[in-house]
Amino acid sequence: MARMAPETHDEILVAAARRFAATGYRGTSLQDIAREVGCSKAAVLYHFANKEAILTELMAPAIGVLQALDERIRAHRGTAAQRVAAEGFVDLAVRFRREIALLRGEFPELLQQPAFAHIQRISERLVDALAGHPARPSARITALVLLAGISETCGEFPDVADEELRAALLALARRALEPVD
Amino acid sequence: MARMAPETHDEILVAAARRFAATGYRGTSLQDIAREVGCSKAAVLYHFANKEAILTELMAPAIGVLQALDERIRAHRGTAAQRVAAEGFVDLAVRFRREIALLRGEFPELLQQPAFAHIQRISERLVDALAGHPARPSARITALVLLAGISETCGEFPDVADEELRAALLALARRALEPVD
DNA sequence: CCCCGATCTGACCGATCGGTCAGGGCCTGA
DNA sequence: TCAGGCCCTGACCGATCGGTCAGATCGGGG
Repeated sequence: MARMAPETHDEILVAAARRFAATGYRGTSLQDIAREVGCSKAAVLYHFANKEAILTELMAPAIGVLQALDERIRAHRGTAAQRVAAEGFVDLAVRFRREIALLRGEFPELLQQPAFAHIQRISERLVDALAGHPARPSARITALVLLAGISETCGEFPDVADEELRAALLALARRALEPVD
Repeated sequence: MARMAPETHDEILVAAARRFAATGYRGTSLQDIAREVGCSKAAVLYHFANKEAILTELMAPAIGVLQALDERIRAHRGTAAQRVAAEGFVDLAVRFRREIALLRGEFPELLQQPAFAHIQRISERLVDALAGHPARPSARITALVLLAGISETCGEFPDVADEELRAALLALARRALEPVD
């Protein structure tokens, strides 16, 4: 062990991130990634069990933070939960906007893969918290529009500073969300 | 001509709509559509030149209304344009939520196909109008989040009445959008 | 020196994709 | 009755997909 420079693993990750961001997960083939790295497709599959393993490793940090946010939300109720959810999700979206952009609208399909099954439940709780527990239909609609809109667009502003984007999104969320009673 | 019942064409359309809504455009094969209709894949391609032709025919009514909205927006300026854009887009999203849901996050790729090239420009003008012409970054961000959020989610409430959904979305838009000056 | 394990390659696999094609029923108008 | 056109089928095409496999290369430790 402890060989010199088998950094191919990481090169594959950054190449995959670029391709996924450009053409989506489904729209990127292992051949595309291999071409970008400059190795064979078989080499990619030597470092990763399969295509999905590349995505899960890319998304792991963001998913970890999402799970932590979920636990923090579940420790609160009502208005407090709503505030924690809004601030936490905006922060997550800004910090991981590159990773989120990789999924480019493939959320629905990707979430149905078993590896991401628990993400589905977490995002449902996020919507509940944002909408507030009484959950009038209009509140649920607002929460879902906000969540989907931020997820879909946060990657479209690569040249806006983190702090500016966070401020804009948070202000939008506060304006949009109806207070829980 | 004037034969009895060549309604296969329409059956293909409704079957395709169901499959696209369930698994997306890319995620639906011609074989899937044929299976749902109960005919051969070749029969599907007898009625439609290719897969894309099915999608364009499904989207034609919504695209027509979108173009009409675009012209109405371009006839106004500033606050008036913003109001026309918000009300017009919400109305369009509610009326055609089934059709919009078909695209399920495949907007970016599909819009790049030549058949939909002009839609790209129309949606850019929509964002401009919603953001207001001064176009501070935060206003653009708000407009984009709103547009993407409504597009992505309007199909998720098939059992909410048109009027209720329209009211909720319009109220959200009014709260979220920053007034032009 | 030689062997071993980590790394990587090219050839190959079965499945599926969108799309083509020749032909076969079957209805209709002449 | 029969020619012709509409509707449709099954077989087939080349391309591409994710993934497998036997073996080549090569550096380091016994």
